Amino acid sequence: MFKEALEQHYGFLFEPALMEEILRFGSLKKVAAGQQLIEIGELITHMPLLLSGAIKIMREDEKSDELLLYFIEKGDTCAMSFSCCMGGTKSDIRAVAETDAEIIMVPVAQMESWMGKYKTWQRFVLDSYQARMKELLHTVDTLAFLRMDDRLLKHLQDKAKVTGDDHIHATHQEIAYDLHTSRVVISRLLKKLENEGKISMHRNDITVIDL
Amino acid sequence: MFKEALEQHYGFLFEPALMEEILRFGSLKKVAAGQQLIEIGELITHMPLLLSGAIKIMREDEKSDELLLYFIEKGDTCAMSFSCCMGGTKSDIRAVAETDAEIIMVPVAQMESWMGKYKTWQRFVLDSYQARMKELLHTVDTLAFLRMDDRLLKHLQDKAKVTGDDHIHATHQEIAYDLHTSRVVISRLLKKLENEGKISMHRNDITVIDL
DNA sequence: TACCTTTAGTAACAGATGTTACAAAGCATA
DNA sequence: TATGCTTTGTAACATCTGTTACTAAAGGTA
Repeated sequence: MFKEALEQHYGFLFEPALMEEILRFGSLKKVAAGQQLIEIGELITHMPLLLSGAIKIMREDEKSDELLLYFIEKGDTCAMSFSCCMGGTKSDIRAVAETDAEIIMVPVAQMESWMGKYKTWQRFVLDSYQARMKELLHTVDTLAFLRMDDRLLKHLQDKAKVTGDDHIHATHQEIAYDLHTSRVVISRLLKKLENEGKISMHRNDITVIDL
Repeated sequence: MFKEALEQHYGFLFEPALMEEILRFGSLKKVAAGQQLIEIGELITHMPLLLSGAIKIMREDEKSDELLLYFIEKGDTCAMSFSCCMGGTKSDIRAVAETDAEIIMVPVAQMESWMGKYKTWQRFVLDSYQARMKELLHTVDTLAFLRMDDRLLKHLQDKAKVTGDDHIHATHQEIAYDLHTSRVVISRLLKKLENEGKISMHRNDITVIDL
């Protein structure tokens, strides 16, 4: 049972009666790193409550060009999925497990009534929206105000943070996809960062020194 | 009194008892184009309900570089202000009247109780968050996937739409501030758009042809 | 009209980023 | 070891965007 994990991460947030309901209706899902959780255009039927690990949220345009929006970590949820559920609309984003992760999946049917019944749930949903909004603003700042070298360094730091490991296991091509640029540009800038002493590099492995 | 205007724009949304409360506690504010409504870092005490006109929402970095995030039109509210109110946090954005506008200002004190009392208010707040989230995603798309010429054309079309006038009264410098670039770049690209037959230009006036 | 201020046009150049092409290194496996 | 695939390094070049400097046009006002 996932009762302990739930208690640990959400016990201080939700009132006992709500914890009961989550235990009753929710189901635990374990996913491996790299596994896709939500695809763009998909109908959302469950709201995820993250217990452990990290999820990366991606955006895509018509030409299938990708962009990493932000990471979600334990104790977070994807507020966008909430509004999708409620409105019966499709997902605007793709969610992919960045690390192995444990997630409680709460079916949409319950959530509407919880909004009226439990003040703590209402608070949680509103706080989640607020948090996601801040993340998106941060993403906008990054795109509008930073150049690629700073975006890259920030990305590496973020990745090191959510994985809890200063060794980043990724190819230059994969990083290029996240930042929506080309592999050559990433290789060039990584080499620059290495020369500046901010990272060290080996095949499939970048170590962030300047954290 | 602003009862009629309120009825017209929000009557179909809110239940009668809630409309009563809004009338009782809200106040009507008329602002002129260009007037600033909210400054970054300011404590939010009221939530705006837009009756007429348009508001532009701006973001700024440490170096005071600006960027237009999106416009808010009648029937909308600024969901971010809601979460700021509730959390007692400061504003992340600047709000400036794009046109003359009429706004109902609802003091924060009331809103928390409304969340529990009125399903329609709850719905409205959640929908607003959802709408603002979509706008922000759109902003991200624009920054990540479009080049400056397309961003400029889109900006002109947006401006024409919210003002309801295909004549845009703005200097190249003002447009440059909104898009976070330089005046010379805007002049260059506007000239290109004019040559392509998508706009026509006169001093302080750009007419959008390709809408 | 003459003068001044604001706004716009343009050239010339610098720097950042994207593209193409190819070489070299690392790693796995026959 | 020999072979082949993946990953990385690098050059050379194109394009987009930003910067500086100057000129020209438009409009207001004495």
